[in-house]
Amino acid sequence: MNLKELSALLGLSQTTVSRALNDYPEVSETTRKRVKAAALANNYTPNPRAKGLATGRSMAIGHVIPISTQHEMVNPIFADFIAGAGEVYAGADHDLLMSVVPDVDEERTYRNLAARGSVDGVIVHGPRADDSRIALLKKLGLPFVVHGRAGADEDSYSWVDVNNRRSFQRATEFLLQLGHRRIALINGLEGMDFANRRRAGYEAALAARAIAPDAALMASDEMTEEFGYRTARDMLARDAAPTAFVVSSMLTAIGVRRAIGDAGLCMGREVSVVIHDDVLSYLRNGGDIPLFTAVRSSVHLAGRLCARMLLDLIASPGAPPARRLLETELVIGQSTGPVPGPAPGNGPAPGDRG
Amino acid sequence: MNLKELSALLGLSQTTVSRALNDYPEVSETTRKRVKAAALANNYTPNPRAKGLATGRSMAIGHVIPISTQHEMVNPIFADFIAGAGEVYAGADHDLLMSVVPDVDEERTYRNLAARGSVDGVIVHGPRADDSRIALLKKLGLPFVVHGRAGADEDSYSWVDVNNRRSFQRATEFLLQLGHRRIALINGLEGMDFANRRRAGYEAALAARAIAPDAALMASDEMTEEFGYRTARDMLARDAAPTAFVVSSMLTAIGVRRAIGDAGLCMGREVSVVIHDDVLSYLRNGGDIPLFTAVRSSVHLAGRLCARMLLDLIASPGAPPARRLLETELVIGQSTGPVPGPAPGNGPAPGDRG
DNA sequence: ACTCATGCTCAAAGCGCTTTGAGTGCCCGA
DNA sequence: TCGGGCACTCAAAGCGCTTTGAGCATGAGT
Repeated sequence: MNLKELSALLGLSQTTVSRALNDYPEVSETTRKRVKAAALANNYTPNPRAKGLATGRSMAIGHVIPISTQHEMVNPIFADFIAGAGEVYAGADHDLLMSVVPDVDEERTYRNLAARGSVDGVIVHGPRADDSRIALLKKLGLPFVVHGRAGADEDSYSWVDVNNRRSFQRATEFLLQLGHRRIALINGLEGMDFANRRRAGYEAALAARAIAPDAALMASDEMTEEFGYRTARDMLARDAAPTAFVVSSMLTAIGVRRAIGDAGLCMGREVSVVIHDDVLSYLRNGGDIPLFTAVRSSVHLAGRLCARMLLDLIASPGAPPARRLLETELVIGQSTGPVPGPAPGNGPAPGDRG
Repeated sequence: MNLKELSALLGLSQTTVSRALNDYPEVSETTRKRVKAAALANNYTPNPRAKGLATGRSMAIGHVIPISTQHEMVNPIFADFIAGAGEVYAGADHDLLMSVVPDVDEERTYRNLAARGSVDGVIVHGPRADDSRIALLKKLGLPFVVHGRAGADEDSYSWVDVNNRRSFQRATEFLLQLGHRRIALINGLEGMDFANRRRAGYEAALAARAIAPDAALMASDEMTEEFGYRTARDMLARDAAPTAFVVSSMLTAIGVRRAIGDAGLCMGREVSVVIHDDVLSYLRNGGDIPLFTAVRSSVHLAGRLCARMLLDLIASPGAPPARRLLETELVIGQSTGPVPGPAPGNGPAPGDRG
């Protein structure tokens, strides 16, 4: 069933039917009702390709997922983010076009999307501190929203980000208040903007107590369980082992927990852990008392917000860039406690419970 | 740059240019070379919408991701699968169209994709034992490949699946050979085809030793860490606690491991665990000796195979359904060992070391 | 009665491509 | 010299939609 058939059926011109369906004011209410009813009855929906060809708009949003040649890693938060964004698209009658490309082809992919008008806008995933995509997209004139931020010039584009700096500052402070002094940071991949900000927050909290950051207690890599395990294991084997960890992801923290167990220690007693929790659907930090003490912000929500923001941006092209900074929530779980006391038995200062 | 401009530039008609680019035999080799060079130089690529409108083909593959109203869960294997499939699409110049829809709208979504020709084919994710999508897609005449299988009639459609039955039979047998007799099964969500087959394999292995399956040692649910933890904790607290677990996912097994640790036991000594390992990029069962003993099959590979199969199917519409059954690989890790000796309690025959 | 908004409807052009059916020029053999 | 293949090339139609610019009643104003 196409427009021509439908209008023949109704005894109207294609113009009128099209206008009726698209809520143009020129068509009478009676006609509109009749047309819409007929469309529904014959379950007619306009062909998006033809529509796109005629309007120049695609009603689709692009998500470009680079496959790195070095890190053959699909970002674990990706699924939840996409689910959030996808919900919004579905509600707004937009398609989600995904391109999985080797990272070397990424620029070409964006150029193509823009040149061919395959999408009305794109979401930029996983920005690095100096991300070239932002300048490129600006140049191409393709509307975009960044999930995260990239270094400088934050006011010149639209983004949705977690307040990573404050969040990690707070997490670190919490551990400091519990009496911990040797606090390790197990961070995300070097070069990622979020990892930089998290480190800055961590260092700021230490600086506020005049504690110099110790390079031996800071690690950065792809946030896998394995990375958490190895890193924590090695750090715990040191002479001046850390008594607490701040960890950038739940998955990594699971590895940290394993290392703590392997070392014969108990998480929440001898060693404390605070994590960043993305509230992934398949990795709930749940229970009555969450397993991990966490600074928490839902990535599913971030997906929704990004999508909504992008659609708004597309709808009003002249509008200035929008931004949204999400604060995290600090939830106390089982993984933190006062720093273990000096000699054989632990003796935290009374009242020092964070 | 569009076709008209390009042909004007070359002093040729649109027809010739189009044919040159699409490798029609009627155009001379000299002309073809010249045209292709010009296209490259002016980085011209045909507008996929216009192309689709003219040919009736979309050069896109659909992935419909249902968001369940009950289980608000994004399948954790999804990201890796998509990455695998996406690579193949990119190499074959196809787009990946994703629809995230409430499961109640799923049928409508498929009908729409088919009616509008938005995609040339779809991948069916997470088939349940009696999945209605297969009949629907057959009726709609939309090419499709199922990732997994759905109950009966396996020869009537195309699929890529792991040999779940044999895989779990083997995993269970391995534990039996180690002397374990009380073996628990922590499975995926009830109703999913793969969960049924895994249970069947598990039961077959037990039956071969004349062991009756114990309902109290079998659990089914969404495969989260939390589910693994709770289930294992409760089972280990029982009088006749299991000495081994067969677990349907690595994430769930991490929860099992936690429960084992909390119970003051050691995985690989007092309690053995065998998992199904999907080889997810962000959840490597790695190390020199893998953490978990596992039956292993890469879901990334499955994504590639599904995509390739679907593209082939689309290319030759008359072809009979294709299928591909992937065998798993049994890798020995640190999580399994002989059943603990008699002494205070249980008594396996000596020499029963698998 | 005539003009002029007003409200509704329409035919046709155009979006960028493929594909049909029709040339056009060239060379070969008769 | 001429007809007929052959190897290329082309103009134009059509894919299903939106949108422009125009047309046709109707009713109000003079």
